[in-house]
Amino acid sequence: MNLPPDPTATSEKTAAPRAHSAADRASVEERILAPLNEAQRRAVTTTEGPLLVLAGAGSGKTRVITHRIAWLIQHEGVAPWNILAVTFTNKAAAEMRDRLTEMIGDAARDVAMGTFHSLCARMLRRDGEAIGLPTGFNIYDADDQARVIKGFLKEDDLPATGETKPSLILGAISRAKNEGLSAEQMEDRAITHHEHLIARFAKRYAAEMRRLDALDFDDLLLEGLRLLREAPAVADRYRAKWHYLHVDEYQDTNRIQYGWVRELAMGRGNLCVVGDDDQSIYSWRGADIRNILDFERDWPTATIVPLEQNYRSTQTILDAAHGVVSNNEGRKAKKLWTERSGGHTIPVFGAFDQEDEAAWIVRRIEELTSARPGKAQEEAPTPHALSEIAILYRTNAQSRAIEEALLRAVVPYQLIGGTRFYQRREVKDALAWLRVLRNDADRISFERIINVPPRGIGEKTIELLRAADAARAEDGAGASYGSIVASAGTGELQGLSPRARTALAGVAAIVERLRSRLALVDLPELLDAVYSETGLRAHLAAEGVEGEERWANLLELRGIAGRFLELEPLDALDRFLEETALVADQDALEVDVDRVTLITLHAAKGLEWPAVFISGLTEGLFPHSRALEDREQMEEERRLCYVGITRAKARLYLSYALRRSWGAGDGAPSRFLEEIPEELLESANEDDPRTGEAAAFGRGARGFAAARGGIGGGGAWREGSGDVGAPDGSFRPSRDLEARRRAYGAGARSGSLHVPDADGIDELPDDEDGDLDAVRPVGRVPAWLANRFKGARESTQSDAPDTRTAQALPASGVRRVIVPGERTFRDGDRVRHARFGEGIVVTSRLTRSDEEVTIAFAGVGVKTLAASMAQLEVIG
DNA sequence: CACCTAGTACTTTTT
DNA sequence: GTACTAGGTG
Repeated sequence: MNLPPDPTATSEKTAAPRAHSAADRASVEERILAPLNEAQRRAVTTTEGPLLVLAGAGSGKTRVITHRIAWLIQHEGVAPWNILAVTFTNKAAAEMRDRLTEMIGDAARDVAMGTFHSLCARMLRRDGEAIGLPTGFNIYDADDQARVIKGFLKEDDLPATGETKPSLILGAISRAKNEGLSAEQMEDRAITHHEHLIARFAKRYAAEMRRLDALDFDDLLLEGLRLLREAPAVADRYRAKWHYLHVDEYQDTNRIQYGWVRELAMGRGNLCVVGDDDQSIYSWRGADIRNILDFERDWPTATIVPLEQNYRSTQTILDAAHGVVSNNEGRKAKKLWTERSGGHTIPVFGAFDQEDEAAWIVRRIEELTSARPGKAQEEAPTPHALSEIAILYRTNAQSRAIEEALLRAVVPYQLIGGTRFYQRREVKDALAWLRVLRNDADRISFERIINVPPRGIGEKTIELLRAADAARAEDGAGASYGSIVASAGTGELQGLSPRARTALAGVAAIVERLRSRLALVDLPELLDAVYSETGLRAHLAAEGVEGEERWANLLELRGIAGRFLELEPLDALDRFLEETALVADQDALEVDVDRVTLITLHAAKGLEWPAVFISGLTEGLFPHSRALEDREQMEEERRLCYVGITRAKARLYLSYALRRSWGAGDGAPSRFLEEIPEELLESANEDDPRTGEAAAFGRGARGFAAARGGIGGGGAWREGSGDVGAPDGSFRPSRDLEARRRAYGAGARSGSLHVPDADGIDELPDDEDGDLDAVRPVGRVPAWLANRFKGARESTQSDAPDTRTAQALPASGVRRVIVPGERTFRDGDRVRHARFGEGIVVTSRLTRSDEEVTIAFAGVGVKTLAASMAQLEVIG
């Protein structure tokens, strides 16, 4: 792999490539400017001084930055290493570099690019000593942070729930940090009891992080800023290095990031920021829309270039987006336009529940991806590739129902976000081993791996170690946690069982052995050593199928580590740990793979697809319930909706489910639906006999509002139309989603790292565990339909088991209807299974919508099967 | 000390 | 629907 150079390196370079002759310059102008419109050209050629590019969605923002950089290099003669571009994700940086390479060749390699977090991390690694920061710090993610806080809670004997829930405490600390407040300032400002509590935690947290030699995501930015402010020599070096600064997605920068950029831009003032206030969706993480709204005030000489021509979407889609976002008050008035007039109207589907909604989406996808003979030409566009389709939703939890439907229909997909590769337990364990090797003070990582694989070190032992560590901290003794582990192993710590002592000595020995190789072997080799020396490998080998899966992930990690071979071992380690800590969800997105993309609205920012589904448009979900009472938050939800809609190039589909499975009860159709001009929408509910239009769709008293009244209260639409958009009948219990993902190769949870090839899609897994029945996408009737069936059955007074089979029901392949709350198998029943032969029911357990039967089969062993799936015949 | 089970509490978005 | 905890057992 060709690794871009470290953007923070400040070594001297030779002369910049430059077009010398007038003819050369003319051809450069032609090449770089020709594809651009007037406004884009202005943005590209305005190279000196502050520049704000107000780039509406799809207006060629990335193109402007790329061409601007090319222009600087080839027309203005600026050296590539004098240019910095800050992007929102590493993926965006990589893409920009690729495009730039196409334009200007190898010189693109030397342009500095990265995210705020990665740039700060590099600078701190290199120069942190100038502000008293140890450069061997580890980077802590939310999980690591939570472990730190949980430690405090344990010391204080406080619950990790309610108002002392770690994520809440951390959220409050983070918010304060992003406002630039120190823990001490928090304490000074605290008024309520709770604020004092949080402030005290903040103080402790800061002190502990220092002791742990760790920086969290906020710290990277804060310390990065402090470095520029408090180490003038260092700051000057970077100012001398980067003459031209670019910031992409500027609307989502926070005050700290802004301060950091401003420090760098001081002097030359060549700062180009590109953003769209309508797409500001990260205020909850400190992004400050004032950065964009007040840019002119902060930089009075700034040039402002609005880009309002959209090259992505049809007019219909833009009008829909505008209809929504124009309801916001705090925005710079603007309206995008496009030459692509007209466009497909936007189908809106009101589903009964999430399954129903997902089934509808899958049907539309099947339409999109298959040619439809028999229809008129304009009705039958060329089929779409799966990779041209994305399904967007507000919360990660919503992906589940959609995944189920896609799995059932055997439609390959890639899921972005959710449980990420680097968050998987075994991957984090392996990385924690590396972090321990890197930094002896990293107690959190130590505690993570000290008993991985299990070696008899439990909570009690860890508590003793922590007490010893805390005691030394109070003495002001600088001993690292690692040295405490080591000394405990040699017998210096009282109160340990001999067994624990031996185990600790073992850990210390492993650490020492591995560390001795640290600077000598390359990263994949080091990981191999970690896997074998620690016993991880042997442990997973003994863990069956799940162990195999985990082991595969560890091999994957080793593969990723191979990207750093060209670096010195220690640099490679730092770089690897940094990149694994700072990967963005979006970085996992694969573009060259033919799969439907499932992604949150947030993560979809900056991306585009020919066909986009936005699902879950119900009040309380989207807009989210936490925004309902707060105007500012509501406006952000609206911007999020705007972002979602403008991801679509040609086709947009909207849907909502009136009944939600958890928590907040039933949802009314989202207000955003009402904000889209009606003539742009078309109902996808075709089966209401009363109105001839969508049952749950329309305007005014008869429309969305009627749908609101309809559900739960015995409203008209449900009775009148029967089962609106009845599910296609196939359904399976949601257990073991992970196993089925694997079976279909459908969803590496973190994309590029781990996606099996698409060819495996039609293969069913071996049935070693007897769970084939739970894997195969056989149909089952949804519980609400089954209930209805139950009523019918009772009225016939029939108890014959046959009536529980489902010939009469629409679903194909149904084996057995499970009536909620009723077991159909008793302990001791003799049953026959198509593959396993005869067996005896050991136990049976009811789940929400199914029955789990555990059966002992002669010669096969004990299997647990889903009654709705397994073809079980009672024989005695 | 590890493992299992049952019960409980909570459920946005992410670098 | 899950993530965590408490409490019991081996």
